[in-house]
Amino acid sequence: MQDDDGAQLVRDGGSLYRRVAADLREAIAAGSYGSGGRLPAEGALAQRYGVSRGTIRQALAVLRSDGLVTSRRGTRRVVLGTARVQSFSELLSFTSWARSVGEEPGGAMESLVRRPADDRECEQLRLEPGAEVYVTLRLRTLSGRPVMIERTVYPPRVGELVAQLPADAVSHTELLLEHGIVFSDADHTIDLVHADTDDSRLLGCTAGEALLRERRRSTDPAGVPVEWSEDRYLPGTVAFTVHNSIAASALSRRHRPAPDPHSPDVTRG
Amino acid sequence: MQDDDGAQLVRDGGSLYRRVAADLREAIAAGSYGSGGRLPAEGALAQRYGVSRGTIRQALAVLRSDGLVTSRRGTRRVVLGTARVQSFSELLSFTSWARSVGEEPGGAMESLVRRPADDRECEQLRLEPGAEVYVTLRLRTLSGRPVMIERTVYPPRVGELVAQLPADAVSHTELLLEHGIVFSDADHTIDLVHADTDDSRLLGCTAGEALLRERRRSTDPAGVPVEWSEDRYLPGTVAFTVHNSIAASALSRRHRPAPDPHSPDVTRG
DNA sequence: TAGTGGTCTAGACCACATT
DNA sequence: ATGTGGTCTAGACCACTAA
Repeated sequence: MQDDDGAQLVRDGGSLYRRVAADLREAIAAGSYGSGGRLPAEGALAQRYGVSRGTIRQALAVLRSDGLVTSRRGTRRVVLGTARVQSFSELLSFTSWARSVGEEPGGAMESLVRRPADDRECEQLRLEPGAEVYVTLRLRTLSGRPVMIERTVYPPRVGELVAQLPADAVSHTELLLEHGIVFSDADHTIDLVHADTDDSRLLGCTAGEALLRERRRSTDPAGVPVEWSEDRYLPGTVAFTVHNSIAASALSRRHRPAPDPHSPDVTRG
Repeated sequence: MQDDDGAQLVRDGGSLYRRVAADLREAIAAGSYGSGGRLPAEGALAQRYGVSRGTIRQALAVLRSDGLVTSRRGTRRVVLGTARVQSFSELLSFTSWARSVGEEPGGAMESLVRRPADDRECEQLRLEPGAEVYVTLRLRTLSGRPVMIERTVYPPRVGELVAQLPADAVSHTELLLEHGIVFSDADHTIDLVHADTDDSRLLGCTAGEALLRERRRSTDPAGVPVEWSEDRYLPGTVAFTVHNSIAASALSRRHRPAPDPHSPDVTRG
């Protein structure tokens, strides 16, 4: 909430534009501009916050990419939604997401094996042929309820660390972060798959039942792959949401080349 | 592909940074920097293209949001992927997407009714209570194969135009665009649903079979809702992909509040 | 220590929407 | 005609990475 002549951005955040963005986000959430209302002009905001127009534009770019406001030449920005909470870690980490929705996350390691990587895994994790990988199978729970099965393939550097974690560790992501493994980019593919025997046994569903699948390949800030994972959710426990605008989109449909059982199931580049 | 001292950006696109981005994208796709390789420094690129560093940074922001390159302080940018094609329209329009993957899109209008909007629809389309809406049910096909059922609710202004389209019109989005209806922002929710009798009849699947569902609310550049749609895909015909980075994300998980049959099925804000 | 990307400024001109 | 956001420039300083 900013003042009339406000210049106090007492907020915590690091850079100036982030603090401005956080302040504007709060004001929008508080309904200061109404849903469908208009934001002040960039110049006015610059004056109010005592920063340059460039910094204001940087802050507004954040809100735009979050789907909070529109932007087009000639008119003031329009407020699209009143709130929206989403962070990178919430999508990447089951634990982080569970906590953000007020549920108690759990994770039980069902198996962890070390074995040579197959061709697919070498390609995805950018490993030399013959390299070894660590493969985990975990049951994830929300407040004790089984919700998701997680199969993850780690490259050696990361897998060695994972192998040392306790079997009931809740958040691998957070523990790996403490060891200097940073997740910074990820590609996700969402589709539908049918439960196999492991799935049905652990999730308590019938074999062949449809599950929502999310596959993901994550890299560190240097672009080096750190995990390749396949998560299978019980129906009704989760939905994925995305916002895109004509200005900047991140999501796309991926085609499954129809009745052609020859090629392997490759929906990830 | 840029030259050693290149300054020729003969490309079509409008703004300078877009042409630079397109040029860099091509160079990356051509493998000029290798996968996992490093881009030249911003300053070097600025000199090469004869533009300011700010413009280069604008171009690189495009590539970063497409998941093509990383970026972190202290090091040159790293190439993440070699290619990635995705546009806003591909996600929004079944027709546009189908064409981009080389399939022949089709659409058959099964029904179109005009009726008063319910509370949910008024809220989603930001209409006054008692306003009327146009509701369509369409079967979408790829090269003749049934693939998806599309249920769309339009506000009056848009619905009146839709009602005048031929029943076998392939792309409503494109035809509406010719009438000045522009889709510029959309919120998507992806989850799993079971086929009802309409679904099974039109898609040729068994009732109760699991389908991949995408719900979407789209607005025009002024933030005014122009459609609220629910699409149901046959399993195996489509997968949704998304890229996100610690810098900017657009996707999130949405929680389904578990065994509580009281509250209506609201997974969209 | 040198090089890199991240942030911020101040100013300019243009394309577009609205009046 | 006015005001708005979009684009572009030139320069500055800082935080971080890597040698």
